Amino acid sequence: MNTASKSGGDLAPRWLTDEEQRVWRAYLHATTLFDDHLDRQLQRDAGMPHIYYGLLVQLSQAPQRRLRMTELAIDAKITRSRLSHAVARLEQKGWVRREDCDTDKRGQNAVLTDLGFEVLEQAAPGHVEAVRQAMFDRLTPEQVERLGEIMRIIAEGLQPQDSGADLPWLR
Amino acid sequence: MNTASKSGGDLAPRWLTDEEQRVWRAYLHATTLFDDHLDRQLQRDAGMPHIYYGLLVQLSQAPQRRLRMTELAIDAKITRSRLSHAVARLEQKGWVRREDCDTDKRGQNAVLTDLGFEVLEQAAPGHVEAVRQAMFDRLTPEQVERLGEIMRIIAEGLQPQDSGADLPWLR
DNA sequence: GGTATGTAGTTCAACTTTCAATGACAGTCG
DNA sequence: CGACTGTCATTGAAAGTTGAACTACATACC
Repeated sequence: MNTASKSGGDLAPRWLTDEEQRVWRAYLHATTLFDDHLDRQLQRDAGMPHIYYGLLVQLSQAPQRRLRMTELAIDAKITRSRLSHAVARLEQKGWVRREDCDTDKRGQNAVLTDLGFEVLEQAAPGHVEAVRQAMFDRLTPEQVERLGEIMRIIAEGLQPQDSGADLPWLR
Repeated sequence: MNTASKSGGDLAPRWLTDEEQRVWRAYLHATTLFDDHLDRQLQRDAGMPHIYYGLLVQLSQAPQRRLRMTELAIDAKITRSRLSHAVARLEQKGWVRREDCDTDKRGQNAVLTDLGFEVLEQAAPGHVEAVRQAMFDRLTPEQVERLGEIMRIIAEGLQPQDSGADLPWLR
């Protein structure tokens, strides 16, 4: 009768301490600015949002530069639906092509085109530079290491999440 | 003749090391999952996306629970345009109201309504709990401190950003 | 005052994301 | 085989975001 339920405890909520609040705001502040910054950088230099760039990267590193839609969705941490729309857009830009899957007639492979690869090659240096300038150039090696540890811990806790309908990371 | 220009160096790009790549992926992974998680949590429990919640919080903490549009945009790190749309939505939900500014006839104040405040009061515990579970419950006090330092550094570097047109943080 | 320039906020169109519904195929079990 | 159930991927509509264009007011300067 007194256990806190899944979300929204029944009794006094455990508010954040002042220190925690400061950290939380710094986190929100930094991640928001960073994400916007990268989105604008890529939109300007490569004509696509950050997420689309990430899709091309995943494809470029996959064997045959191709991936099943669901796999790509899982790797990129987005829903299948979102991926469908995104690939449609990338396809119409000529950067990705769809192919039927041999072994499963429901399946589709997203394939990086040569043009897509070129676009990626052109965009990559500027993007890496932006990431470097905003993050790695400003942190000590120790801080980078800590950041990695912390981010892995947070990601871990979020992985096997609740009962959503179309969450691709629910294998 | 050999200095790298603003973005996209002219010579060999400084690629990320393996370690840096791992950290970068962990960062992307964690922030993506976290953001999606909070968005879904708030959409489910309070019927609004994370950013809108943030707006209500800012308003609730302002004197008179009201803020000039531009100030709110700066605090929330979003463009004026996005804020206009957001406030329109919040207004139609009855959580925020617009008022003309006394001293500047161009100006508008966004005012948190009583209903808006109630909604916020109801949503806050669940939201804080979600943040706590995903972040603060999983990190040691030392890690929290490090995270704060790191995020402040990153945010700092992104603040006085380039020549955008409508970026509200260009005071 | 009158002109030029800057600022506050909104609007429009194009684009992206979400959520629920759908179609098509795969795997299981009687 | 035939019915069930699950999975793969897409679709359509509603919601949210973006960037540029726009209106209205403010400020500065002659």
